[in-house]
Amino acid sequence: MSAPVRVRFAPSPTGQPHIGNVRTALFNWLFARGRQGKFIVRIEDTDQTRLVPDAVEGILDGLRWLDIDWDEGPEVGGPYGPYFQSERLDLYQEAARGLMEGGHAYNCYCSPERLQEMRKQQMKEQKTPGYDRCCLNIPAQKLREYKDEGRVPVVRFKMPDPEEITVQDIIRGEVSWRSELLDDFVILKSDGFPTYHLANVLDDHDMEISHVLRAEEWLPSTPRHLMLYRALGLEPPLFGHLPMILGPDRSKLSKRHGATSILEYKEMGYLPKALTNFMALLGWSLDDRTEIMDRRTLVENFSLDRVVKSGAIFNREKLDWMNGVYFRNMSPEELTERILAYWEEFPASQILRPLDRGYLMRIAPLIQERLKTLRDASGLTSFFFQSELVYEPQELVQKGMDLKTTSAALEQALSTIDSSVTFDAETLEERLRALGSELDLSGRQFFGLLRVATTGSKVSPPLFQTMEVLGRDRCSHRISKAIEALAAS
RNA sequence: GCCCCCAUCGUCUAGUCUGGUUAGGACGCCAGCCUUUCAAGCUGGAGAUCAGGGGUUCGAAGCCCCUUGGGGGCACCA
Repeated sequence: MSAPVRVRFAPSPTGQPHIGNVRTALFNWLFARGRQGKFIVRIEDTDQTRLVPDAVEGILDGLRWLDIDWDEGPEVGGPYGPYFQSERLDLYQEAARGLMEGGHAYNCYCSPERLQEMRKQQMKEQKTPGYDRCCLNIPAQKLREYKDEGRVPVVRFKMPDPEEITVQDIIRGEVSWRSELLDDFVILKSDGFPTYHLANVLDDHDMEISHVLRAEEWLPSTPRHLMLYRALGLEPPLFGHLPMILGPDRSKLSKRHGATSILEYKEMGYLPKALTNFMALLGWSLDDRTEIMDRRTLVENFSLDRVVKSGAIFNREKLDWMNGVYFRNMSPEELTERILAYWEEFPASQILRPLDRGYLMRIAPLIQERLKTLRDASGLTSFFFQSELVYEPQELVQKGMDLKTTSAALEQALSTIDSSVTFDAETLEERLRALGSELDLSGRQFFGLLRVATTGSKVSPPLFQTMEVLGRDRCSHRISKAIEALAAS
């Protein structure tokens, strides 16, 4: 009988979350959902100097967009709150006091300048930088001086005597460190706020977190956390260090790798389902072939023993492909709604407003298998919304044709279109094909010409369906204009 | 500099625990088919001496050792 699964995503509101952060959240979420566990969001806002306004909102919006819901945390609350560390300061201060009383921590009055100088010196001597325990035993006299000067101390954790510290990492197996290589790190800052180490350890315990699943960059701080748990007399949770998401140069993902905020992926036109499917595959796999998976499949099959150890480069081209797969698997209705919602949020200048759902409903199927991102939709459909096209005469004239034959073909097509009783793709194809062979033009020539005349471009959705959606009047008008453009050239 | 982690096609990965088919799949790339364009789809192809070197073994991508390479960490940041 094991304890219930309780995992958390603990972002720091110092900016917008990127793919790496969110992938960590996703793995935690998948793990919780697959094991009837709880997924908790905790905001680690202990650095007052780096707080970014609206960062919390951005983080939560990102999670919401991807349908990663949390059982406890901001907005929803929960029995282990508050879920903002800035609202739990007394807990940390009390714990720090307890550690000091138990001889596991001490006050340090060293100035930032001295510490910096010390590190500089250590680096120069090619030694591992670390606190020199200058304040471990401060003489009473000195202590009085510090207090008279009004100096405010930090609290440092006192590393115990040399020993081997070992963690059984769920993903990496056994990892050990020598404690003497770790220094007396700060647990409580002079502003009364805890550092990450203290707050994280205390909260994970208080919130009864069962598994700490975090990025590999935290692996080196795990021995410190283990030491803290022991000094505090607390049972540590299980740890699993997830592989990192790397930039194209294989280094840690950062601002300089370009578009990193998760909400930018929304703006770039990716579908949340496609993006989560893709992220799930960054460091995890179901088997040797399954790639397209819905939420349920992901939740039911996700397991930590299939998470790889090595970092993964984020590959946009494959995401584009996968996004396209999701478009193709959609119903035309859903596709229409998606495009509509996207244009609503990110208006495109080429698209006529107000948006007409019925019209778009007829257009959407024509671009469905051509779409990679929602952002592409406006470029692919703009000619449906423009009232007048601009023609390049040389684009109208097809290979093996000239101005005269082009004009003549357009005249003929115009009368065919105008005289056609019905105006649907099937009829149009039948009649225009007949006309094409009558004019002794290849499909490439004749339909290419009509395509440019009706859509203004050499590339478009299938011609006859496109014409049907455009309607007789518009097609007729556009072809006349094309004839005029030819005449004027 | 010190500590830790990692290492299979360009990229994401399967296979490693429990040595034994031409090392499998996907993206991308190339070619062909389909075709009114672009896509999509279908078929085929190129692409990994499993980082390198030593062992162990009848047999090593897999087990052991060494080396190299890459990454992460060493703050009153998380």
